[in-house]
Amino acid sequence: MRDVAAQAGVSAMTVSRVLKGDPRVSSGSRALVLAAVEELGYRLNETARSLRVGGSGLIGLVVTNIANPFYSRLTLGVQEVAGEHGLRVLLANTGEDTDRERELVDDLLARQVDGIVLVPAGTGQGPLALVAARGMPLVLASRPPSDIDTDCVLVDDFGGAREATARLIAAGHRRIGFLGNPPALYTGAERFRGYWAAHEEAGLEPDERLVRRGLRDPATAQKAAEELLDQPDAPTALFCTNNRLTQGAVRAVRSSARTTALAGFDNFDLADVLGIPLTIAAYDPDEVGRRAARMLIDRIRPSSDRPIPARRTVVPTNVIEYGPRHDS
Amino acid sequence: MRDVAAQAGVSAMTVSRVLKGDPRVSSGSRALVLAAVEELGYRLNETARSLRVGGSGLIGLVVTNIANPFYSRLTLGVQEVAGEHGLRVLLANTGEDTDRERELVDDLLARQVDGIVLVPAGTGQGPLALVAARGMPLVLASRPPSDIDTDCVLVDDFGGAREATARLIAAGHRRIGFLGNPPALYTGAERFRGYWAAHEEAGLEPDERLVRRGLRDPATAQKAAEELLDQPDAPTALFCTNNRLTQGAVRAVRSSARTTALAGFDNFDLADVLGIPLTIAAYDPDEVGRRAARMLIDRIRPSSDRPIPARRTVVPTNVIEYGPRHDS
DNA sequence: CTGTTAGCGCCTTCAA
DNA sequence: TTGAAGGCGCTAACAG
Repeated sequence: MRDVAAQAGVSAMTVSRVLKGDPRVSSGSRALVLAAVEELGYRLNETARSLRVGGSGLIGLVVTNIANPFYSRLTLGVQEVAGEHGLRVLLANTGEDTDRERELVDDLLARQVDGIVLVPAGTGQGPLALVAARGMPLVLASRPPSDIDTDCVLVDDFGGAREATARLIAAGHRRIGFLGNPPALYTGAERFRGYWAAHEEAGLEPDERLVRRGLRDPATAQKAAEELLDQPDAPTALFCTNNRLTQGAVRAVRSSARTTALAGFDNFDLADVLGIPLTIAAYDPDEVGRRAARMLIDRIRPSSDRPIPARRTVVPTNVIEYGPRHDS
Repeated sequence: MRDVAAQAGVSAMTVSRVLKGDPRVSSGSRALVLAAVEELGYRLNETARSLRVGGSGLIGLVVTNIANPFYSRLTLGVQEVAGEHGLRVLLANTGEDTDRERELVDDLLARQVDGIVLVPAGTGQGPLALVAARGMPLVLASRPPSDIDTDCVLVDDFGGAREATARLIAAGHRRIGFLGNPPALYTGAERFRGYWAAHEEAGLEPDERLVRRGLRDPATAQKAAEELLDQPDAPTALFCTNNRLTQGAVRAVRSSARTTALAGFDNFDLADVLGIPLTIAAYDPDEVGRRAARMLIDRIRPSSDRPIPARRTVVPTNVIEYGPRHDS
C-alpha cells in the first residue's frame, strides 16, 4: 500500500480511503490512486485489514460428511446466503468424529471466524459449550443443541416420518418394517417416533420384531431388509429413516420375489424411475443451509442491539409418492 | 497474549515461544505459561500470526457446483490431504460463472491463501493468468489449462468414453446415439472424441443424426433421448457424457417401449438396481481431489528449491457393466 | 479533503 | 533462557 501511495503521490491513508469507498476524497486523488493500483496490480491485504478492524469476513461451516448429498446441498445454501452478505465459507469435515470436531472448531476460533454453522457430530456437545461461552455466534443444523443453548435449524423429522408411514397404513399395509439409523442420533429417534405415532393414530401397534435400528449404510440396511423379507410372516412394507438406508432396501426388494412397498426419508435421484412403490418424505436441504446462514448473520450483524434469545426453526417435509412402473 | 504473559509473570515473547514449541524455554516458565493459558482460555490469534509470518495456512478451493456429487467428493479428497498438512479449505462456488470466478479468486488472493485448487468455469481462462503471474500456486482440476501454464489433474475422459462405447459395439450395437454436454467444455469434447474413436477402431462411422450435444441437465437429455428413440430408425443404444445426462436418458428409456442399452460417464447410486443394461465409465472423484491437493502442497512446501515444471496427471477410469434385472 | 499518529496481536532480531 | 524494540499491512481517531 505504501508503494501505491508513493506511486500516486499521496499518503497511505488516502489509498485506504479510496479502496474502501470513503467519499471524502477528491476525485483527483481518487483517479491517481486507482491508476497506481491498476499499474502495480495491487490488492488489499484482507488479513491485515481483519487484524485492524476485527472480524474476518469468514464463517466456519462444520459438517459430518461433505460427500453426503444432504450436506453438500446444505453447504450450497450456506454459501449462497453468506455470499449475499460478503462472507466466505471456511469448510471443515468431521467424519462424525467428536475429537476432530473439537479440533476444527478450535481452529476456526483461532482464525477469528465471525460465526459458525455446525452439524454436531455424535451426541454429546460438551466441547461446543466453549464456543458459545466465548460469545461466538453458533447455529446448529439437523440436530438440536443438547448441552448448550443456541440457535438451530431442524427438519420436521417426526412429521415427515409420521406422514410417510401413515400413507403406507392408508394403502392397507399392516406389517411395516422399520430400518433405522442409530437411535442415539436425534434424527433416528425422531423418525422412529413418527413411525410409531402413525401406527398409534391408526389404532395399530407395530411389531417390534420388524424393527431394525443402528443401521449405518446401504449394505447393512440391505442385509437387515433381506432378513425381514425372508421371514415367514414378512412385512409388506418397509420404512427407512434416510436415503442411504432406502437405497439398501431397494436392492433387497429388487432381489426378492416380493413386491414390498417402500417408504423413506430424504428424496434421491432416480427415485421416480425405480419402478417400485415408493413413498418419500422429502425436504429441501438447501433451505436448511440458507436458514442457518440467515440466523447466523442475524447474530453477526444484529439489526437491533437487544440480545436475541436462542431460536429454533423447522424446515417442513412433503411426502411424495412414486408409483410402480406403468409399462405402456 | 499480554494478559497471559502478565498472569504467568513472564513476557509476551516467552508465551509466544511456549505456544509454538520453541525448546529454549525453561520448564518452569513453560508450566507457568500453560497454566495461565488454560486459566484464561486463551487461543493464539491466527490472523495476527499470518500477518507477521506470511502464509495463512489456508488453501482456496473453487468449484463450479458443490451440490454436484462429483465436486463434493473432490472437495472431500482435497480436505483430506490438506488436513494431513495442517491446511484448511476455503470453499468457493462459481456456478459456472466466469465473472464470479474472477471475483472469488481475487478475494482468495486478498485473503492470502497459500494456494488454489480450481475447477475452471466456462472455457476462457484469461483472468486466471493473474493468479499464476502473482506466483500463487494453482492446480486445475477436471479441465486442463488453456491460456496459462499450470498444474492440472484430469480424468481419462477420452479413454473412458472410448471403452464404454466399444463395449456397446462389442455387444452388437451399430446405431449408438450420443447425448453430450457442450462441446466447448473440455470433458464434452474429449468424451465425444472417445465415442468417435471407438467407432473408427471398429471400422464404423457414427451417424451424425444420432448426435445431440450442448445438453445441460437431465430434463434436456431426456427430451433429446425421447426424440432420438421416437425416430423410425432409432438407435439401439445411447452413450451419455455424464451422470446427469445418463439419468435423463434412463427416464426416456424407461418410458419408451424399447429396451435401449445405455452407456455413460460417471457412476451413480442405484445404477445397479435400475434393471436396464447399463455400461458406466467410472472413476474416483476423491482421487482427483487428493491428487490436486498433493500437487498444490508440493508447490506450497517445495521439497527441493529447483523450480517444478507444470505437471499433469490423469486419473484412470474403469468400465462397469450393470446387467438388466434378473427376475428370479 | 488530507496527513500523522498509534496500535490491532504476533514474531524476528538483537541484546542482555 | 529471557526481554525489548520494531514492524508485518492496515485503518480509527484526531489533527490540520
